Amino acid sequence: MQVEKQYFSQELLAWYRRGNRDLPWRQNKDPYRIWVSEIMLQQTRVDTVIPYFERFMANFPTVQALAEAPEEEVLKCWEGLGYYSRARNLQAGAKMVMERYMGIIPDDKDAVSSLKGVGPYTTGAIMSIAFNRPEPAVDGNVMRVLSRYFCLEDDIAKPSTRVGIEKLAGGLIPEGAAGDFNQALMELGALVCTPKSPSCLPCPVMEHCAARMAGRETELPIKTKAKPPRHEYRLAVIVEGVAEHAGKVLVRQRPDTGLLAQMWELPHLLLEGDKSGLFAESAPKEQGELAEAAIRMLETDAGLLIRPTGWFADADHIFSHIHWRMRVYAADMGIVASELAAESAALYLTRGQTDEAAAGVAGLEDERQERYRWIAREEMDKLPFPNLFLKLLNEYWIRKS
DNA sequence: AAGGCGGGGCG
DNA sequence: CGCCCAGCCTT
Repeated sequence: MQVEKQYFSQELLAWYRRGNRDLPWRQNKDPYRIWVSEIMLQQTRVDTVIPYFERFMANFPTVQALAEAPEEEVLKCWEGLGYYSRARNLQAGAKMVMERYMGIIPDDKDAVSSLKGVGPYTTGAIMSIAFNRPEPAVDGNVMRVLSRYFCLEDDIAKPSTRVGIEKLAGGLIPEGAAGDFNQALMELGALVCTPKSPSCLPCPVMEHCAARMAGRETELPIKTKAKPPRHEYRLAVIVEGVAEHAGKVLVRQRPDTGLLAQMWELPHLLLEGDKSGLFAESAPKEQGELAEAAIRMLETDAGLLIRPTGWFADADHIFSHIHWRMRVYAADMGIVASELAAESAALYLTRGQTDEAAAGVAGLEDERQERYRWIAREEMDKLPFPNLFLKLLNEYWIRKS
């Protein structure tokens, strides 16, 4: 086993040093750049990260710049990248580095590990890549590569397996080459020892790969399947403004915690029970009920009386744990011209057009921490939206023009 | 140990 | 379509 380990470490390191990808965060060893890149790379592919990394570093080139930036700007820079708590944690970490270490990321494992959003993998990555400390950095790539090379049959979905592989990986780090070796391990996983069909022939360590020798390289690693996401049926509305809000659309900000925290979105509501029938085909009666539900939501939450004008789109969006099926209605503020009672029209005039309603929900209980705002197309550039709503809004404005 | 937490790309 | 991706946090 010692022979196989030494062979693995030497050959893999040599392979990496013969040539590796020219990635933006490999330009230098600035710990801040390494830190930002590693947070972005959590559960996210290299090709996806590259443009985000460039833009982020241009906007927030130093720990201090990030620490002092408005949170909404940081989120906006993260828009579309997903797992938005990473952005908030990163900024919280930057503030901590400013306060405790005068803006200098310390060459100290425990200090790095204590930063928000920095777990075992990222700690090892920062310590090894930025400071060349011999700490393992075990991610999905490393678990896959080592599971195959050593023919390990432990379920890599179990936390205990990662701990074991960390011990193994730590023992493989060549003297004085922690940063290069850890990156080599991940580079091999990304380019050669890929999940589906590994390219064993060009692999620098194929000769002693246990899984390969057993013909089991496609069976490993073993990983229990994730549970399928649960379905949620949601009804959203695109409300067009009138008068001073003409040409604008109503949006709202999500609560400070939980799914898509603090991101902006179209107003929508969760439909209780199984509404799959309603989404399947047109059912006039139920469609009317849905429209009423939308009206009630915005009257209660935003003090606005809207008039749904028709179907806009159906959209599916799959998160890791929830599958949203969304029906989107268009709506306007055409109450006055509608057949609704005069007192409703009066309510619309007194509440629907006040500044309070435009700015938010002042005067109403704000238990959901939801804030409403009318925005023009250009104003989308300032507010962070998750991709699913970004697509719907862009589609709306394309059709409008 | 299990579940919450995005979004995209690939076979 | 399913599966995976340079994971972490809370419970």
